[in-house]
Amino acid sequence: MKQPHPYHHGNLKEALLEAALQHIDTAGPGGITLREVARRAGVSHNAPYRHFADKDELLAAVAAQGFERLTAAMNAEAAAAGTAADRLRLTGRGYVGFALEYRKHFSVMFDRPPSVHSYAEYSAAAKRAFEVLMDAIKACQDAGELPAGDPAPFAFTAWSLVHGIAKLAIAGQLPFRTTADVLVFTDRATQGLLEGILKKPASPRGRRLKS
Amino acid sequence: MKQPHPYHHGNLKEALLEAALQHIDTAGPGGITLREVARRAGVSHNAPYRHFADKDELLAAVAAQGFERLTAAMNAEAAAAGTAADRLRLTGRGYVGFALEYRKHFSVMFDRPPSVHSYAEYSAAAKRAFEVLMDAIKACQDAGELPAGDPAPFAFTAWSLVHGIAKLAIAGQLPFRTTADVLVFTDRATQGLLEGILKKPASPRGRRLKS
DNA sequence: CCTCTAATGTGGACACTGACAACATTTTAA
DNA sequence: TTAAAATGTTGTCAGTGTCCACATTAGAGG
Repeated sequence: MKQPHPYHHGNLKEALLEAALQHIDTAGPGGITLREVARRAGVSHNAPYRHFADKDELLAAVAAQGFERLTAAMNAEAAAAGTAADRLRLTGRGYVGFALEYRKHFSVMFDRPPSVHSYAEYSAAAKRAFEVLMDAIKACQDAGELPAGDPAPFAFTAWSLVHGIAKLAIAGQLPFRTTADVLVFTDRATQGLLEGILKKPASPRGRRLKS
Repeated sequence: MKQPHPYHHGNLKEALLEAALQHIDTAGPGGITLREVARRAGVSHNAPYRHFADKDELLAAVAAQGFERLTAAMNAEAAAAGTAADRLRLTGRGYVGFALEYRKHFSVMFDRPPSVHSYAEYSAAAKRAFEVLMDAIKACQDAGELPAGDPAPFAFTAWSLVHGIAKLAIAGQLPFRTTADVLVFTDRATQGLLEGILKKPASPRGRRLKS
């Protein structure tokens, strides 16, 4: 028989994260509250402080989880890709799709002061997500769909484009009603960008390696 | 002689907005508080409720002011433009420059639930800012730098790109240390996008030179 | 010039929050 | 076995958004 309230929870940290994750997409980033999370985990309002220094650290952990899921979402979407260019396009599509499906979570991932980067978990998870994009870019380079050289500038440009689409769509600034419409727009935009930075015969202004 | 405390302030609404605007870029969007704003305006904690239904409405007004300033910033930057393409590039540069200089204010403008659009002031100001971009796009079309047709898709794509750059840079996700570096990156990215969209309709038939 | 009402500002209250301190219980390692 | 470290709890505090009742003033209609 198990008592309803063992004094020590077992692994409260995970339970708190879980509670926060379940709460986040209904309560919103501002609506998430340490005390509510504690309540949902069935502990006192101060228990979380044994596992997270403060609210910021909890939110950083939530954000890190978001990056893990984003990574998975992009990989899943890109799995069906044929060409390298297709893979890049689908990766972007996965990005925007995730952002629109989990808007609040997405917001917690990005709408924080840059100090979040001091949380190792956060930085690591964010980096892993970025690597998905980088790999897609590199594949395009290998396939000759993009000029050789440092892939980072391409990656950051592509990231900026899809991130902007996601953010503006979430903010209701784009004239699309459904997620499907946004995704169609995303496809066209990334397509346009790709053709723009497509390898050119002899452009004097080509992108070059910079130290 | 003027008494220090006339019971009626005169135009408290503007004073409150002013106080909020002065506060916003040091306190941050989350740090802005109705009570603090009231304090700064020298009135009781409840006075703001005679002029704003709730905190959301105050923030919507602050955001609207932000769009006015953004509009001015883009126009100022683009004033020095030579060609139409240059004008578009400078408009984007003005956008990112504004976002980086007034990060917190920028955040209030965009990191709100879509319900902000129900505040007429907000929507109107946001639309005016968007028109600056639309006009630059149209000028490019008139100059043959962009294909004719509905300018909106081009505008939303360009907006997404610069918005993404601004957001990611503010979040500390881009590997640039100074604002100047971000602006250089912005120039290159918009350049790439423009060239991409340019070639879209037809490379063999793209006849836009006409003496 | 006088009211009388609407506009505007005030003080008090309530429920809620993040955070701290002091205390209680349990685990674990010496 | 026992002392120390981990983990949870209750109590408390200042600060917040918002509601309510009340005070003061301005301005319109007589």
